[in-house]
Amino acid sequence: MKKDLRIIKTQESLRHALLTLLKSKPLETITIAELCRLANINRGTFYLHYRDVHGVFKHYLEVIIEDFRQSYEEPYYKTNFHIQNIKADMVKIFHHVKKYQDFYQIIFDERIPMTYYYLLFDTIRSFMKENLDDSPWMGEPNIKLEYLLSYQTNAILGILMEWHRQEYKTSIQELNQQLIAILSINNLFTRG
Amino acid sequence: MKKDLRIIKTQESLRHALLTLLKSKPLETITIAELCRLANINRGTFYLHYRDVHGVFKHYLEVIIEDFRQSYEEPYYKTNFHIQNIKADMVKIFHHVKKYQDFYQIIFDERIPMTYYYLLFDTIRSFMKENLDDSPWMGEPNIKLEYLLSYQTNAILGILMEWHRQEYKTSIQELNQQLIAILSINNLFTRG
DNA sequence: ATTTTTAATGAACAGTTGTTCAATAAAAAT
DNA sequence: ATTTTTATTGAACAACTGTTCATTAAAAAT
Repeated sequence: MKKDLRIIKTQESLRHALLTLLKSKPLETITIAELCRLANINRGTFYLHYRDVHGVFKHYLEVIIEDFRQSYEEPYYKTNFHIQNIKADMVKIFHHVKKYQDFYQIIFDERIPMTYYYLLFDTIRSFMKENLDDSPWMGEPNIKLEYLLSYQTNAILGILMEWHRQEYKTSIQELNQQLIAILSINNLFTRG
Repeated sequence: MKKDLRIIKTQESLRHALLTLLKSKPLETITIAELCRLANINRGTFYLHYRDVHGVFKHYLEVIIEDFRQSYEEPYYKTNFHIQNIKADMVKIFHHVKKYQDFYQIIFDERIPMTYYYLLFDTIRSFMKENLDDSPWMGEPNIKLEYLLSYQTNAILGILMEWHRQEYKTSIQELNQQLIAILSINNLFTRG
């Protein structure tokens, strides 16, 4: 019932080769042919496992997302103040991105397809969804959760995008302060 | 000092051919070769004007963005209530996307590179930046505008993404109501 | 109207892509 | 240990890519 050893070997070779190539050239310039040459895998075999180079990369991303999920689920002391819980959650996100900075640099690259962005989006969005249950405005009748979730999720991704553009120079502490400041400013949003 | 007529003719042929092909197949599957065949342009000539098929598409997008800019700049009666001004601005964005729905369906496709997303992002972000001057929290000392702008811009793009995922079935009025509701909910954000 | 400049063409090249198929080799099942 | 199943290989194919270069044709400048 286990997976054929050859399959594992082939896929690992390809993934390893991709990592090696990524050290010297951008993802978008890596061809299937050169990947196979380096991995000592027949090019025909490649297509038995992946459709394109992105398929190989995506596998890595799935591992990273899994790690993300685990570190996010880790319990912490939840206060009754929603903003403090938010804060604790966001710190986790920032730490995760920092941890895999090399990958996120690729994901946010303008030549890369939206797939990866959406993968990250959906992950964070599912986190948000869980948190929503403990939130104070769950009673709101005339609000579609879908829009609220996508709004808030993508807002956070906006912070990450800006972080990326500033080449990850902003510290996590600083990032956190900014987020808090933004949230309290939006508090004034409707009054101004 | 004017541009050579041949250049204009060639580029127009290619753009027109792209539009035709887009009616029957997704952007990502259109090859340079077939585009040139349809446009009656030598493939070598193509490379004198564009690097890839996306280059041709991007030209269209630039025209669309220009139209966006113009419709956004149109004056309207600004109230003293920031949220009402926001509302009027957002309606413009929604209308624009609806107007060019066929294009935005492509731009938000997961196979498409992030470039287009960023182009839209930067456009909306520049609108936001203008508006920021009249906003009540400009005095805030310890906040970096860059992060605030990216946060708010991408939040709006989150709404657009959700709209896209729901196949643009939500009406603009409904969309607007949702946005207002979200903004007032975020008002509670820090208190909960 | 003629000359000059510049764009478009066609042909050719090595390399990549995606697919098929018979032959081989390696793992799994007995 | 032998058989059965399944993955990998290598070769071949047509089509696409990105580039070069001499030739042709069409605009622009005079």
